[in-house]
Order: sequence, then structure tokens, then C-alpha cells
Amino acid sequence: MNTVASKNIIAFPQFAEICGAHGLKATQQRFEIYSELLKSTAHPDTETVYVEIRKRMPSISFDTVYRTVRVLEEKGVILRIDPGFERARYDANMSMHHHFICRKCGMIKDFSSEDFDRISPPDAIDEIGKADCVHVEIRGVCNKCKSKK
Amino acid sequence: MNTVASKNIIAFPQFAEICGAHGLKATQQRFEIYSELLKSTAHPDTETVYVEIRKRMPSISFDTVYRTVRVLEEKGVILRIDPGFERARYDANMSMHHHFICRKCGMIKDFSSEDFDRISPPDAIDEIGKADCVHVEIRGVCNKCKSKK
DNA sequence: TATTAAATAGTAATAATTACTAAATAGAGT
DNA sequence: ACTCTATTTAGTAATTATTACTATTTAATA
Repeated sequence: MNTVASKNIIAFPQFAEICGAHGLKATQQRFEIYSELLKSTAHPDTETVYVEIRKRMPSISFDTVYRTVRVLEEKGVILRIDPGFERARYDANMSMHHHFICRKCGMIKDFSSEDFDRISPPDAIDEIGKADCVHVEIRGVCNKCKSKK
Repeated sequence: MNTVASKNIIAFPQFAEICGAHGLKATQQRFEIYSELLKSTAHPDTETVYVEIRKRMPSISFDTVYRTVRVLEEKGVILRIDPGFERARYDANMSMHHHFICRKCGMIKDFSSEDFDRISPPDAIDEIGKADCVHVEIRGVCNKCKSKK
């Protein structure tokens, strides 16, 4: 067993719980990927996560990053956001919040809205399926792109 | 000038207006793609649109379908939806509505909610950018997938 | 009707994502 | 702590979605 690995994972015990709850093994790679997403507010894509983790864990593979974000997204542990072009982006902040997405540069910015949060899905949803994440997307052009034009 | 083409486009005069308003030429191909999206409630992907249009317009190319949905999305004429796997899906129904997206099969189903519609974006959005589309996504598992399990 | 910039068909190329396989390892059970 | 075994990983290879390119066509003007 890798001592450093254990130490890191122990440093964030919730991670083992999250994995256990979904029948996943709490590997060091998954921990690195998850915490990389947690600590960023920029909603990084797979490449950014990969490059960042390589600095401290040079052996990590691109495949692992892709596999991991896919499985975490399927389990509802992280959220996948599609900027509409280029790579998908991921967000591990699962507390109630929403996203502004710039249709020019792909920038994704969190915002919160008590008004949105207060609303629960309409009853008609039950006829479609079981909802587990309500998320408001506002598409538009960010101020930076607007001033460039 | 192609008579059949003109007849079809004339049959749906709003289309020429929409194109004109965005500096786009009102081509028959664009018309076919746009009306294919309009008449479907299944939020088809590019391949579905391509296959369907080929039946009546065998010369249409895949490239044209992709180019067209991209430009229409950029102009805000249609909405791109990312089911989280496989191809992106498109929706030409721009009246206020929202989407339930099944994380197992990718099914996208419209729903409406007066509660959601009533809310306007928080003022803080102005510091981020200019909003032009507010859209609620509910992710979950559809009843069909749930009963399979 | 002639002109011209924009759009299209038919690929080719690229980029994002997924699949494969041998080796490694987390977690369960001695 | 030590085995065992099903998962997971690294390191590619392969696939799939999407975009780019070029010669030709066409819509929208004058």
C-alpha cells in the first residue's frame, strides 16, 4: 500500500465515503481528479485536469481522467457542462448553484439565485422520470467577449 | 432558381425573415434542416436530421447539416442540448420550456413550468454578461430506464 | 440578367472520446 | 498482516463526432 496515497485520501475522508456509497474503489487517481475539480472554480475540462495532476502524479493517464469523470458523472457525484464547442467541462460543486455560459468563448461562471432554488420541479416530471439534479443554464455573451466586438 | 425550393420556402415565410434578421441566406438546405427540427419533438441529432432530409433531398451533405445547426445555434435560432454522451441534440422550439434529460439513455423530454418561467435572472448576471436564454435542465433517470433495472 | 459574396457537396482532416490489454491494486476475507 | 479477486490503471490503439478544405453552385443584390 502506498503511504503517500493513503495519507492524501485520509486527508479528505468524505471521498472514501462517496466512493463506497456508489460501489467504487477509492483510488488515489480518482481522489486527485475529484479534488482537482473541487478546488477549481473554472469548471476545467479533462485536459486541464490531466495536465494539472501530471505535475504531482506523472503516471496518470488521460484514459483514467476520462473514465473517472464519466463514472462520477453517471453516479451524480459531479456535473458535466457542455459549453457548446470544444471539450466538456466538469463541476464538483454540487451545492445549489447555476451557470452562465458564454456562447463565444465558452466561459462558465457560477451564479446563485434563491428564486430559482426555491422552485421544485413540476409534478408532471414524475410521469417522465426521477429527477436528481435541477440546474439552470443561462446562455449569452460574457462582458469580456462583448467588449472585444 | 429552383421552383420547388422557392415553393417550399414560401410555404413558411417566417424562415426567410429569420435568416434575413441574422444576415443568412435563406437556402433550401437550411429550410429543410430547420423545419426538420421544428416538426420533431424528439430533439434529433445531426445524423437523424441528415438521414431524414436525404429521403426528399438526396444531395444534402452531412457537412451542411453540421454547419447549419452550428450557425443557427450561434445566432440563437435553435438550442443545442448535450445529453452527456453521443451526439449533441437540437431543439428549434424556442418558446419558453425546459428539459428533462435521462442520464441512462439520453432521452430528452420537454416540460413547462410557469414557476420557472416567471423568474428572471438575478441582477448579478449583468456583471457576468448579457443573458439571452434561460433554460432549466433536470437530469435524472427516465421511467423506462428505471423499470429496466 | 449579371455580379458576387455566401453556401453547398463531397470528401479529407482533426479533435474528442472510448476501447483494449497486460499489469497493478483496493477491499474483503482469512 | 497475507491472500485472493474483481476493479482499476497506464499506455496505447481505435472509434466517433465534428470541423476544415476546395471546386462548384446559388441567393440576394444591383
